[in-house]
Amino acid sequence: MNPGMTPDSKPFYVTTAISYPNGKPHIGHAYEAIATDAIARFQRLSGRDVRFQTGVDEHGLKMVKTARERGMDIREFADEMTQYFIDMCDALNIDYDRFIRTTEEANHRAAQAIWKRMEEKGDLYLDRYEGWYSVRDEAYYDEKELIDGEGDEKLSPQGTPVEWTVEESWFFKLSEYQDKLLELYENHPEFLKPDSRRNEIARFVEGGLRDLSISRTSFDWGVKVPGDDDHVMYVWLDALTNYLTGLDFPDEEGLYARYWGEGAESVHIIGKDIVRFHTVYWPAFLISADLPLPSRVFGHGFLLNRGQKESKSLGNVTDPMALADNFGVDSVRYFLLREVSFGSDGSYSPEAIVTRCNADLANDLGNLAQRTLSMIAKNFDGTVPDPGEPTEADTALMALFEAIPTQAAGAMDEFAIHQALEAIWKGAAEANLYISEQQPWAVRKTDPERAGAILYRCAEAVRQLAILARWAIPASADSLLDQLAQTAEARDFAALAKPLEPGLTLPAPQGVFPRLEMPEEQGDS
RNA sequence: CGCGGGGUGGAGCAGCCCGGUAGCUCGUCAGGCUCAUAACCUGAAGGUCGUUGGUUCAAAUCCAACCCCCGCAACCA
Repeated sequence: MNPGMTPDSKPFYVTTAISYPNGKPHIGHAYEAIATDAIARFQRLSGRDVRFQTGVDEHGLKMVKTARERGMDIREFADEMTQYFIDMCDALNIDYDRFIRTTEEANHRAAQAIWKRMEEKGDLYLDRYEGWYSVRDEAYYDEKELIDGEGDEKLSPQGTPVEWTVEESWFFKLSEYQDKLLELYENHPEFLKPDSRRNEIARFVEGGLRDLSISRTSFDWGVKVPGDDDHVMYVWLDALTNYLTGLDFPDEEGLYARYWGEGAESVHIIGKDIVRFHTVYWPAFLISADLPLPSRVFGHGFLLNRGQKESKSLGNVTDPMALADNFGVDSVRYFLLREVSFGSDGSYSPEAIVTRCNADLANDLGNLAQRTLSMIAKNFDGTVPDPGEPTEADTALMALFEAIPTQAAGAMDEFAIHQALEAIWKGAAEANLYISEQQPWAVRKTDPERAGAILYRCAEAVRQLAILARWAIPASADSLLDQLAQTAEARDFAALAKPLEPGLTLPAPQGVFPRLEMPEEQGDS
């Protein structure tokens, strides 16, 4: 918990889910990366010891199959696809500390270490798995889930062919963890948010858990089961392990102790579709292995393209890189963070991006900076004027700004990213109102000193807003701070308390947030 | 009777848990200002809060039934 801006002493470890790179990154990957990056940056700005990890999950049959379809070597394919994800992070200004690949030797070692600990606990056993298996879906289905195909044929719910398959498999005694998991949800409601997801999961677990098949023999693209080379681990087992691998587990000193040990706070930001894996399987694995659990898991919603789910068949898949090219990285970041209520599904469209960014970035914040800085440039030789004695209006404005950090931190504590931005942008609106009422352009003619004081307050407001928004729109905020001649050290939340220095010489002002225009009609971008 | 989410002025949402003047953003209309990125500020119009019934002095908010939309249903952010 971090109410107010006092740096929280707890180290903060935050992760995205690792993406499955059997296709290029889509808007959902970008969304999660941006949101998690924003959370990480916010904590860093508030002075916390932060580690942020993202990456890719390269194992699993689907990767093998996609590579085969393309006639590529699986490793080559994985390398190529993974690079797209790294490129996306770079393009979107995702400031991770570690980009992990589950194919890394380190991840194999970590997964095997966890496996052994679960085995020593007596939670693993060898048995046979049989059922209706769809090779295409890489999944077993329940008899009652199947649908009828042509003639006697049975099809999976996705319409793919299934066949009765018997496979030797290792099992994890998930069924024995039902009570412990329910206790976890009950005693630590913060473990899984939003509440609606926790209710869903709790109900699922109450319905009873079956032991989980955690190895496969049908292919070998994965982590070998210790002592049983014919088996590779179920993809989710080594995938979830990535969170520890990135902390050098099984080495329990160093990073692991710092970010996963006692006194650390660890947070997984994931999509709502994989909440089950992170809040049922993952804690069960960890309890079995006698390892600490993550502090919190947050399941965010999906992005809908004009209210519709994106899919290849609908042909409405959005390339996040194209969006960034069209509108700018910070515009896309801001839009996604502000427009979507974090935790719920959200909708986006080019119109919505243009509207939102023009209103908030160009009109509110950008224009505030522009009118302030250009008046200082024209009337005060580009030198920060003296603040003078604050009037009542000045004090009111300052008081409002002093409240923002606490509000933003409170919202971010609950991952209410959109609310944090809303609180910050109230400041921009308030500053615009202040400048309108104070009319420095008129006051200047009779009382230049007071005009300077007014502009000082405005410039200070811009400085604070830029610092407060830096986690959401890093490049643009830095550009604003450049224009205020702020050093690199004076850009975190601690610097909010150190007001702008009168007499400082400012560079010539330039627009930071150009107004966006709708892209050309034709072609879906 | 599978599970969950949702139906609030033209659009998108908040409010619902802890009943008591229906709020925000965009859009529309009128006005102000002119420092600024056709921006900023002020005001106005516009909603029987999905339907029906119930509880209550009082319901968007609680209860019941129903209608409609959207996801999920053990491996797709």
